[in-house]
Amino acid sequence: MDDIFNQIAEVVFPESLPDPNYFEELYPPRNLSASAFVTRIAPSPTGFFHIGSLYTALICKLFAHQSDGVFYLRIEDTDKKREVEGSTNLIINTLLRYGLKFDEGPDKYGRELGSYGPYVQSSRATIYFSFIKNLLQHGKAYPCFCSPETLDELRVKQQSSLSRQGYFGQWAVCRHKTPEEQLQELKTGKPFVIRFRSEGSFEQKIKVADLILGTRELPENDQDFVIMKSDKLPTYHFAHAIDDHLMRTTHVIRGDEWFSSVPIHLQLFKALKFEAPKYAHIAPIQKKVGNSKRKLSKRKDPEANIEYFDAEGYPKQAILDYLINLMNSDFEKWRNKNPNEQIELFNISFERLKKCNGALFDFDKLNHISKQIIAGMTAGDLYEEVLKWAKENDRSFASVLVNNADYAKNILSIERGETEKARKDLIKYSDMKEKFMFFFDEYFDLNKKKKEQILLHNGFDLNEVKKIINEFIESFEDGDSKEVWFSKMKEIGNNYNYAESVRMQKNNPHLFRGNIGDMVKIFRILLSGSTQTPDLYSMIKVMGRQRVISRLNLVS
RNA sequence: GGCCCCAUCGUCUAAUGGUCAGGACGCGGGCUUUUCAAGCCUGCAAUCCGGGUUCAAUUCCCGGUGGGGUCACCA
Repeated sequence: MDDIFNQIAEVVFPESLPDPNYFEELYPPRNLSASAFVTRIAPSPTGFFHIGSLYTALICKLFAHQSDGVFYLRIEDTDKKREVEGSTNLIINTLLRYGLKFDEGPDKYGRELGSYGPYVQSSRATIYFSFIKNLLQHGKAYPCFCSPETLDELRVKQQSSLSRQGYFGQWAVCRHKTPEEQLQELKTGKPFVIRFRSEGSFEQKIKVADLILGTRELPENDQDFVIMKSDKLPTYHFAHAIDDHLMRTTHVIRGDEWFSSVPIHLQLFKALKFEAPKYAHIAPIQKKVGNSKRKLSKRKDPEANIEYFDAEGYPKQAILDYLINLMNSDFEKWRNKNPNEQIELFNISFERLKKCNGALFDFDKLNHISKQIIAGMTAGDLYEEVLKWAKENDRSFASVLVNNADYAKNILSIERGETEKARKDLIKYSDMKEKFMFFFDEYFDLNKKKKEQILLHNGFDLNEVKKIINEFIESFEDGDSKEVWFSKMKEIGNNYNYAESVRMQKNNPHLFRGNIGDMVKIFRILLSGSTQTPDLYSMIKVMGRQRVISRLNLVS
């Protein structure tokens, strides 16, 4: 190797560094079958978990586990300006909460699982240095002393001359300095970055094979892109090449905003003498804004943040099901047949992913899925989930739920049983309070006046209402079956000219003032404050004699 | 602007060189029901535009349009 390059490398990295081969041996190829996928999710700790990251993570995990491979987590914390304290734990917690357990990666306690770590990029400096030093020694990279201001000026100049932008060819000032000049400048202690010396030509096309996009032609990279920033941290491009090679990733599955960087990455893999992984670029989930679409934005769209769905009380499974359905629309058929099956058993494929071209996030669809999932839960499980949600988002509701645990479970059991006709009025856990709060005396605050107002508003005569209620209380027995109870109601209805059934009323409209449904409204109103409630018989059962009578009695 | 990607109901999508272009969500109507939520039945609704190739194009090719991505010491 050239002595002058060696000197440059020594000035940049005076410390003694292991040879790149050391790492090759430290991280040997994985002992997996040839068809196994090694995938990773590699988020940046910016204090925010994007729904798109969850989508990508799910795809990665599914592919890995469907092939008996490995799915791991890597934290890409090379941008210290954007880093937010506590983000790594947020990422880990979110993945685990959504059942995306990773086989390798950092854990909450600062330890790591797996033997291809460290899995946090800021802890991998020695590794990056070793490879960069090697590149420097071979003249494949060089120090660049251009300041950000200089680069801005360059950009302006290129723009006004309608030239292609970037640090390449004749524009790459530092590239053309002699090694001796570079060494001299380095010794002055001036800030610098390390750039890759690109031998590519923009006129040359290269074929890029992508598992989702297919084989495409892209111009070769001719930019002398930065591989090490002035803070000595690697850029994404460089870290990607080193990490995914050394961690033996087989499939890099990531957002399609990376697609146009593939020539850079391929170039890097080649220069480093690494075998390139397979790539799969997926279209992001989008949102319609006016006439155009855009990626879900951290800034503008609350639903871009996974925490939004947790705060709203969406079941995790609903989010997962929704996302998988986006990957492969056959999922909904499969889910219908296998309502309780683990999603891992559903197969996804690149073939199907090819058809996804940036779906618009659809709340209606999510809500529908969510509703089905809640309808499929037992009252006990639902209670636990609602309670868990309330503890984190509505403390006072949580204490009401705790203080009335059995009552709350009974409420949730209404029209929910072995029959498939479960109530479907809850979309998310937070709906329970809104829909069923009237059951709880803590929230039910209809005074006599309000009740009377509602009754009058619905066209009832208050004196008659009192009589009907008295008749009901007299005849009502705790042990009444639904049939017995209902026939008693019909009997009372008869006394006041309410038809026993809609049909009866329709057949002789002039004989009746209304049907049993109209009369029953009285009870709905007094017990709940609303004319729209779950099944009345069940409500009465759940509320219990005491509460029913006291709510009815308020009027007399 | 350069380079790249994409294009089926409002949304997610299925399918094929010949189909009544299918399903799901949403929306409308009906039935059922003690209200509501459901459930069942049913309706409306799409192959971006223009050229080719072909007996036949939504499907293949070209052009246009539209949308998206990317061009940092961010990932």
